[in-house]
Amino acid sequence: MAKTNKNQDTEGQILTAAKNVFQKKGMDGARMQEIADEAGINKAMLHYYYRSKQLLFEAVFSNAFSLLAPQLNKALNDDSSIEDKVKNFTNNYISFISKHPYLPNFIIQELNRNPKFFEKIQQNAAFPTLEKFKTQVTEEVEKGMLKPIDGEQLFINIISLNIFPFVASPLIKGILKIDDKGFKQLMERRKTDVSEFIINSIKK
Amino acid sequence: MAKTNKNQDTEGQILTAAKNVFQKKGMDGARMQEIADEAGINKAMLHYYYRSKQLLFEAVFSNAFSLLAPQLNKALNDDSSIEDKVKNFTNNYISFISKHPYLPNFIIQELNRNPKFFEKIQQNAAFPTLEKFKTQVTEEVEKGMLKPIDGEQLFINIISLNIFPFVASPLIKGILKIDDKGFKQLMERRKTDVSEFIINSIKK
DNA sequence: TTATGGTTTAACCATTTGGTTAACAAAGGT
DNA sequence: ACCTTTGTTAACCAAATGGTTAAACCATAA
Repeated sequence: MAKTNKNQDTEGQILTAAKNVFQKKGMDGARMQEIADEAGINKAMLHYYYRSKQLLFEAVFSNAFSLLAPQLNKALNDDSSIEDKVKNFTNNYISFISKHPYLPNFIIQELNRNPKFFEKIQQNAAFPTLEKFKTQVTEEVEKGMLKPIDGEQLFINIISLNIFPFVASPLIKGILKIDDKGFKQLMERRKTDVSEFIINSIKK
Repeated sequence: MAKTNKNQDTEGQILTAAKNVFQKKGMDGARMQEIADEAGINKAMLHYYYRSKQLLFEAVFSNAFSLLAPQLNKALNDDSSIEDKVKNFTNNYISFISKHPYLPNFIIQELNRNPKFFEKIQQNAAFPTLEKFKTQVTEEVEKGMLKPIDGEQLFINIISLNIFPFVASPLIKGILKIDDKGFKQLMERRKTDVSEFIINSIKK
């Protein structure tokens, strides 16, 4: 829509501020005033552009999911072998998340809070689909390239190994007695360790 | 309801109600009135027994963590081999969580919200320690029982594979297009699949 | 029976919070 | 210039919310 903006892009500033606050504090913990402060504007502007907290939140959530979904989709549906998919996804995903540390926890938390969100984002064009990956796993198992494994279980294993450490980072830092720096190093090592771990398990 | 009993564990009723509400809605989303309603008592009683929302929440959180920590600790520090530890933990943990589905997400979410909680629960007697597990992994690697692997990474892998599917269950249900029943069946299969997957990867 | 002390309740309070309003400022078009 | 549309602000509002209070309740000891 062609709004004649005095200020360059207030709508975008709001979205950025809302992203920061919502991802850090969640829907319930976030305050409209804090978002306005972070954006450096009046609170009424939030309602002018997004009508309600709920709608602003949905815009942020939708944006976040649109950032994450293609990562998954690309990794699942390109033309490489399962082995290469594992390697590429592990490497790329850990790099990606290091740049967006709040993202996975935000998505997971809010999906738990309100599973109805799923229906909304399932219409998202880039919503990840598992069909190709599953048939590919079956094929490679039949060809003898992989040990017998169910595609769904393998998929769960891959995302668990890659995503969970970021979601549970406070717990892991506590048990391993490491700080932010140590955690980063650990995740860096996982870029290779995790794919080795998976490949070791499934390759014949 | 029989009001004739004087303090027949009102405190416990409150704690149970608070657990239900906090685990479902989180600290920020929970309402004191809802906890009171769920406990079937007056809102003022919450403050009479626990002084504030914060303190009531901490009681619930501490309780939850005390339920989860021994599971981890027992699995890490008994005298069985790494292979048996993987098998036992995977089997036991998935059974345990099926009975407490909100637990892992609750712990993880609130630890992310306020990392300072960690200091409080670290004093917990049963707080999981990794020392024995790490030296045991090193030993078994040296003896040639296991392929070379870092104990910390193996630990992260084990808990990721076991915990993440429960934390991300809405996401997994969505992508795999399954309902609650299908999810339960999937997790049931994981009791053996996950330990096989891990053992496959690390056993020489 | 009555005094006592912990327990329970209804009513109340101060503050926070999402949301609205009305007036004002800045462009854009004619 | 003038009017219309869009953008922005300060002040305001009603509802919700965590927390408090003062009185009532009730089992038990004296």
